[in-house]
Amino acid sequence: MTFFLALKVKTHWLYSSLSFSVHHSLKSKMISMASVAPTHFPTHPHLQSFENPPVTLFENCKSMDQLKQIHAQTMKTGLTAHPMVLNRIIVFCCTDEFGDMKYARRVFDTIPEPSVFLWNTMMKGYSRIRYPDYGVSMYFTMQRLSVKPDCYTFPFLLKGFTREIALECGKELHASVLKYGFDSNVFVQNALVHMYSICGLIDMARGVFDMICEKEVATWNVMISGYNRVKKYDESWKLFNCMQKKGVLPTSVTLVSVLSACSKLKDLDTGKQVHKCVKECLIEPTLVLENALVDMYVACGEMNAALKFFENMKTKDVISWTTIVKGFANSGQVDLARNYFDEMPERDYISWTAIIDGCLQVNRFKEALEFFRQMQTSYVKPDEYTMVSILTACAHLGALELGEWIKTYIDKNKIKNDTFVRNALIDMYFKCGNAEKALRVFDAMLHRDKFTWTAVIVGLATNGHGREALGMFSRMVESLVTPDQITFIGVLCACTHSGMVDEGRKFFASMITQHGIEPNVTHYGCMVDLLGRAGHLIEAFEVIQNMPMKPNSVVWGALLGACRMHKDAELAEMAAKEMLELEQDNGAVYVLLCNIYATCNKWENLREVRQMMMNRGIKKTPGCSLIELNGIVHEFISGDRSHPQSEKIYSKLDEMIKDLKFAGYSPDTSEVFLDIGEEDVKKVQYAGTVRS
DNA sequence: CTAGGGTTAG
Repeated sequence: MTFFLALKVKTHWLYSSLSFSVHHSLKSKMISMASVAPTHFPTHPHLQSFENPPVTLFENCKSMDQLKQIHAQTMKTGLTAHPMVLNRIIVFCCTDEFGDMKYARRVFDTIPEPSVFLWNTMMKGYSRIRYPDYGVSMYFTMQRLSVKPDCYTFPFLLKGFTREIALECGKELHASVLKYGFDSNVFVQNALVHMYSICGLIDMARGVFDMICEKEVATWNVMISGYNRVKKYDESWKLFNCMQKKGVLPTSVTLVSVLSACSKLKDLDTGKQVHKCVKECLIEPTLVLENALVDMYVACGEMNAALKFFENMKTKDVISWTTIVKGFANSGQVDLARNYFDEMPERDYISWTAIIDGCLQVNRFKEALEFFRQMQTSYVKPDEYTMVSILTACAHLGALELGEWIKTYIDKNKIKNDTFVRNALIDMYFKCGNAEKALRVFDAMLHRDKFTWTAVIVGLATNGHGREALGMFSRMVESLVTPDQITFIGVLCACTHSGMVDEGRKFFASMITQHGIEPNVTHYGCMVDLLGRAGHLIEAFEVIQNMPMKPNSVVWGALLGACRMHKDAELAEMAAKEMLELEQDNGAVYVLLCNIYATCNKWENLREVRQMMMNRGIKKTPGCSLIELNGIVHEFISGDRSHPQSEKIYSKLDEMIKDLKFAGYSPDTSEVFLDIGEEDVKKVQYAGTVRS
């Protein structure tokens, strides 16, 4: 009895930090539970004659309610004293899908000297509900009480580990394993490999793996998936080959991992080999394996092969369908994606996000929002991935109201507000022109990654806050976050927008010298833009001549724009010709060239270009503006009168133009439209129509 | 009376 008390005190002390309390009045609690139990549950005959513990009762137990009733009955009849009864109760609570670990714990704490079996079962339970720190506490308590773990202890304990807990106490537990001499038990070793691989210590995992003398398939599987987890797909592949050389027959689990690696590496050849393996009936094709095959074909861009396999699948689940939808979505074939999406027997949030992302891929942002609305009416809860996609759509549409609504939605529905979501929010606010709110989100962030800083730098730059953008860049470097190519686009853009030519030159040079980033064609384009706008046309042209790669149309376009701004028709003509060389049917180039000629009063040349356009059948894609009103995004396209309120809108526009003119405004008519006379220009500039 | 592995999305 003295020992019993000592144990309870110790246990209580150890667990007080984990919000557990030891229940000394357990018995009275159990009896009160029995008194409120529903009466329709009949007293089982086994309980009336209690020569044997009611094993079958426990085996047929389906819920915690039933378990509590059995527990209460055993107390009434005095059976609780039988060790089998408490064991069964704890096993149920720890292993059943609906098992209650708090209940298990209350019972466990009443047992004076729990067996290793019970300690193991408790740890298994904590792993099941993903409370690994409770499991670890159990383990340390067990140690303190000098209870020796057995070979089941570590697999159960480590199974529920997260990255954090593995980093925190993985090595200590590994030492324990060695201390108790389990370094030759393959189950324990597999668990260790798994534990090291989930926390990214892949070399430690490999070290343990190499020490295992008698590897089983599961050993190979856990190591291969470990390499997948840290994105070392070529290592996964190597290990798979090695395994085959040793004559170890893979299982479907192995193949799923290998296929996953093939998908990431876009290794169609290996993927096909795996498929052959399955076709030759060497391995049982599970649904998961079949899904992995479809995914491999999709990832390798083999939509036909993917479809052929998919159509022949006897059973398909939501993952099979989503994989196909995603395949079409990623390749820009949204309409096909949509066909399959519509045919799906059920759709989860991942399916919905896949079709929404498909719309984003091809800039069909309004359609993305439409899908989101449908998703909501079909009661599928979005997750943070969905939110990122929707915020991206809002950003491109300038839909600030909806964006704000999404933010509220995230808070209200407790959707994970992670770095991805916050980055998307920042981008949305900036693209909608609200720098203040973007910065408010930014300031509140504790963890900022490369994308956060880049979003802020680009956002500030494009909103006209060049100096602030550069300030952010300094802060980014100070925080030891490594900038990338995109970050420098933002930096150079900031210099351009604020006319900081010298700073721009300096930053451009520092890309290589200080940050080890090779400028790409876009960076050269930024430099041309920066120098050109500032009037350094010759220097801009020199940049183009000296750049190590072939200039693209954007680079020439930057020069062309600069020429127009500084009225250099000669250089402009050359730039435009270079541009047309690259993009025969880009209407915008012709328009730019026309604008130059118009600016320089070279009407003859302008007519020639117009003629060229007519001959080549070139049309400029109409410009499009957007406005959000009461959460609905309206598109304005010149010359389109399909909006139901078209009349009203036009009369309002006329009124506004009158007011503007009265106030002394004279429109800039240098942006000529090609198939209309100069007189019409002013009208057309305002004449958007609205389409909702 | 207890054990180990996997697929879909930024």
